[in-house]
This record gives sequence, structure tokens and C-alpha cells, in this order.
Amino acid sequence: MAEGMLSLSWNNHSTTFCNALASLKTKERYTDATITCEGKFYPVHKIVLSTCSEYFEKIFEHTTCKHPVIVLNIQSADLEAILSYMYDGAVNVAQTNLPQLIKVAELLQIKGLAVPDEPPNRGSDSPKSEKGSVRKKYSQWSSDVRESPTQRRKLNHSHDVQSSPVSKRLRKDDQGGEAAESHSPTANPTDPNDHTESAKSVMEDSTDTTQDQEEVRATDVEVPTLETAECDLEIKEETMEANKEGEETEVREAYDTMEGEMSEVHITPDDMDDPAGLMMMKLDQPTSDNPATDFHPHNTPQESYPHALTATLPGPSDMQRWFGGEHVTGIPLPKGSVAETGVFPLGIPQTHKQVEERRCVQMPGGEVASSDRRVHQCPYCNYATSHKIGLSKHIRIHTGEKPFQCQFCPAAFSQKGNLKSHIRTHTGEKPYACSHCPYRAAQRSTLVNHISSIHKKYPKLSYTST
DNA sequence: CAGCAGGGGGCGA
DNA sequence: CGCCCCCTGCTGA
Repeated sequence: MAEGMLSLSWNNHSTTFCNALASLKTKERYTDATITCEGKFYPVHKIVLSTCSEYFEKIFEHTTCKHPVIVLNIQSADLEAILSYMYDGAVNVAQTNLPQLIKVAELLQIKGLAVPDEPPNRGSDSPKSEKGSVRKKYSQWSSDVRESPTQRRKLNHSHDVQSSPVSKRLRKDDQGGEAAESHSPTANPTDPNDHTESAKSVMEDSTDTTQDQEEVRATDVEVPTLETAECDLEIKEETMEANKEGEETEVREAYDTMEGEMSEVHITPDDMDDPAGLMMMKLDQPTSDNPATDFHPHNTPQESYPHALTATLPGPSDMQRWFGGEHVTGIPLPKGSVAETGVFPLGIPQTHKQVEERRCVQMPGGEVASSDRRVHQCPYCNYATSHKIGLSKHIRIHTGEKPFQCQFCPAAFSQKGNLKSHIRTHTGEKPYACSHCPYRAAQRSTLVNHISSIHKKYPKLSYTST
């Protein structure tokens, strides 16, 4: 080191970054991709997924879309666990659920969980240390994890995951082959067939063990499929026909929202050496063997699909809550978050006027077939009013819009009257004078309280406003 | 007391 | 009909 040079070391650098990562996940900030499965949406960060998963890394490498939506045909609980693992570095899982989770992790090539978290040192390969790393991580799941054959396998699978029997079996299944046949106990890493499959599916060598293959085969797992969402008008129209009238709006709005930001994503297994032999497919194409859970308007249950899409809408529901899967309504956005950027989670600029106009389209003539004259419905919550101006004011709660700026301080307000009241705090104006004493108040309610407590013998509203 | 949010009257285009 | 303005009630510090 040159003379006079100082080495500045940030001792808490790693901790700080880990905490920041967890915070990003919690606050859903800067998300640039969305994973959806079982009708739930999970805003994620490409950089995190790419770091933790070669599989996602390849997807994003081949995707120019600014905000891709990756549809996984896996259980949302597994995905949530995987995401928690990637963001927090740890996750709690029931031991009975571990095999299923591991298989999902293998398919997604989650580092540290299904593949080595560091590239193997080819020069001085140290399987012992590598296994130790994996073992250390699995110790978080269960203290006696190695008692289960499936779990025991995970301790030794760091080399073989790229050509894992699960992956092979899945690919076989896709090709219409028999899974069991491709994983006979006699199979070994030098088997020409296995080698060919590995070469097709991955770009790394396989050093699998027969024993491991047998153990994995004992556990069945759903065949996950990957899709990328392509949103086009055709889909929307068909969806509109397929869904109930009341749900059409939500579907269309969700598609409108998604369409604005997401371009077409054309990724095929040929493009990305899909390690699990999974299919990347467009949304409007006939898809997988499991239509019940596909992200497709035609075969998604009517109850869950619009509901899931609603979760993509901006506003109180915001994006899908992290790991909660709940559709929260009526909760305003964090103040200033949208107002500052003018951009909602999926990057669609929206003002309350735009939202209001969109809502008006749904209600031709501004009327509804109800005796209720509250024809102006808030798109973010259940609030409705008969006064359009009232809705405009109300929507500012969700958008964070505060057009009335105080001339004396940085404070801003959504209603002019509230600004006027606020300015009184600067001017000291107290327009509400008690008619019984010299007391004056800045707010009427304050004066009313004054009179009711001090001048009880007088009528409640005995005051003057000057 | 300060701020927030909804309701509604009144006026003008 | 849309907008302005004010009123009202509630909440939290």
C-alpha cells in the first residue's frame, strides 16, 4: 500500500446491506419484477433473484422487459419460503414440507439451498468444505435433518443438483417419458444418457451419485412450470367475456396497469438452456398440464383470478402483501410515496383524475342500477359519494396529492379549507369568539368545548365568529 | 390545538 | 353540473 494511504473499512458493511435487503423486501421498494403463483403476486428485485438463483439470472438475462412477470406453477407457500430464504438468508419450514421445498429450490437453482452458494473451486476443489457450507445452512431447518433420506440427500447434492434426478424426471415427463425408467438404481453419472441430458439442461458438469438419485426419486413433487406473462388486448377481451360483470373492471384495470409497463417476453427453453426443462410460454398460448393454476384467463378460477389481479392495482391494496397474500383494502398508501414519484408500484403514473375518469367509464351516465345515489365510487376502497368533488378530495388520500401549499411553511394539504385552518397557526387568527367571555378560538369545535365546559348554563352553540 | 377527512350549501358557467 | 367554500366530527399529541 502506498505511503500515506489509509484503508477505510466499514465493519458493519455486510450487516448493513443484509438489513437493507430485508427492508427493501418489506417495503417493496425498487422492485423490478413480479413473481406470481396461485393467484398471488410477489414484487421482487431482479438483482436479488439473480444473485440467489442462476435460473432467475438466466431469465433476466434474456428478458429485456422492464418489469417481467414470472409465473410459477408452484405452491405459493414454497415460493414464499424461497423468497424469505433469498432475502433474509433463512426461513423456517416444517420438516414435513422440507422435501417439497428442496425440490422447488432445485428447480429454481437456489444457491445455498439447492446449489453451492459459491462456484466450486475447480483448482483445489474441496468437497468437504462445500458440504460443510450446505450442511450449515440446512442445520437451520432441522437439527436432525440427515435422518431423512431425502433430507440427507440435500447434504450431498451440491454437486449433482444441476443434473438432479428431479430435473431429469421433470424433463422426461415433459417429453412424455417415464420418470421411473430414467432413474433406475443402475443409473450413474457416467451413463451416456444421463450425461446427454445433463449437457442439454445445464452448462456445468455433473458429479451426481446414484444413491442420491434413488433417494430423491422416492419423493414426488409437482411439476412446476414457468411462464412469462404477455398482456395483450386479445387476452383482455376474452377475459372480459369469461368473467362476471362485476369483475371485469378489476381485470381490465389490472391488465391496463400491467400492459403499460411490461413488454412481451419471449423466452423459450432454447433461449436459456432451461435447466429443469421447464417451459417458458406466452400467456395467450395453450399452456401446461395444470390448467387450474396457470396464469391464464381461460382456465383460472373466476374467484381467484380477478382477485389476484386486483392485487396488482395501485392504491390501498398496493401490491400483494409480502408473504401475507391478503388483499388489503381501505389503507392509504404511505404518505408522499406516490405523490413524490407519481409512479405506482408497477410504474404507471396515475393521478386521481385519471383514476376517476377510468372509474366513470364503468358507470355509464354516472348512474348505477341502485337506489343509492352514491354514484362516485372510489377505485381504491369502498368509499362512495354522491358528490364528485367529494370523490376527488377523497382520492387524494390514496394518491397523496396535496395541492394546497402553505405560504409560511413546507406543509401542504389536500383540502383548501384545511390549509386555511393551518394558516391560522401562523397568523394567530382566532375567528371564533365566545359570546360570554373574551375567549377566542381558532377552531369552532374548540370554542364549543370551551362553552360547554365553562359556560354550561348557556346553550351549546352560543358563540360568535368574526 | 393541529390536522385530517367527509358532507353539503351556494354560486356561476 | 362543477367547483368553491365552509362546516362538522374525529383523532392524536
